[in-house]
Amino acid sequence: MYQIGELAKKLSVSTDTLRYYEKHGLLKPCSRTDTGYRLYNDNNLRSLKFILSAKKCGFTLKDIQELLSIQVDKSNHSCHEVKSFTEHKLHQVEEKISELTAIKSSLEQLVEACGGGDESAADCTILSTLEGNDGTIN
Amino acid sequence: MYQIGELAKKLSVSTDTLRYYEKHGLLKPCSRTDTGYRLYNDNNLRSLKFILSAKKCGFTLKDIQELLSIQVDKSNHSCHEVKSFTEHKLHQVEEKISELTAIKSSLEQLVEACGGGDESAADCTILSTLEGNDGTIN
DNA sequence: ATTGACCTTGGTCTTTACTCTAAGGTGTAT
DNA sequence: ATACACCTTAGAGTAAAGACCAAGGTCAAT
Repeated sequence: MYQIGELAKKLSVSTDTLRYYEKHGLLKPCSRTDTGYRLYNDNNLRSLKFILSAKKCGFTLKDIQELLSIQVDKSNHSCHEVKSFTEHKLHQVEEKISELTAIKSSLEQLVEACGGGDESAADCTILSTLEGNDGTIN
Repeated sequence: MYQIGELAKKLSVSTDTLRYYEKHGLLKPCSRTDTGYRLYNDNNLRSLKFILSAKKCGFTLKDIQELLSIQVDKSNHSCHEVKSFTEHKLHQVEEKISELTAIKSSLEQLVEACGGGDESAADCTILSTLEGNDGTIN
């Protein structure tokens, strides 16, 4: 059994974070002391590891709530369901990447076209492109 | 001279957005009518275009504030300054992309390893990976 | 004179995932 | 007994970029 501070240290999160997870239905301590201190067991530890790995994989806390509700009642959910969920997430991530990639290439164009010398910015191609005096972007 | 609604329609933003930009020092209408209506001129129109192109390029509004302060006083800033600023932004975007790419490959691993059949999720490899019963990720 | 479209301000709400603060109780060591 | 680290709660604050709402003023046309 761990107190909140021990569990927090074990997996390098803050106690605030653990209380936040509890409040949002992600991780409920298995019991409390007479004086109200939260107590966590090894199941709680495993759940927290689950939450942290899922976060690393790009799931939001809301996603993780859903995953946990499937996980605690695995037999009433299909493998297919979990896979679809994951694929959906993958698509979201891919979309964000392609948005950012478009942004990246705009920025690269700006950087490449710019001499970047010590002269005044009056003729800076980056500024003039953004001003729209030039059709390069848009 | 445009009223706020006309300018908004011209560049497809909301009037709320224009008031927001004003409040945050990005776009000040050149004047007001006697009755307090905001009035914008063609310079304002150009500024707004600048803001919107910069946004498209991935600059935040805070970045854009800085770019605008350079732009209105070009002669006292160097081209080099603008280019560095842009390069810095580019690096940030690249970093985000690589984070997301790492996440993407984690998700791909999960998806690939999972059969995704209609059977119960009890043996779903996605769940067991997240539970850490398996060293694939982490 | 009244509709309807436009404008004003000031304010709250949204999303995500915490972080921090205040005011106080608990546990242990000296 | 008192210092110190730990814990509790409720509630507010943060970033980003607006969206939305209420109560009311304005303007043009009918």
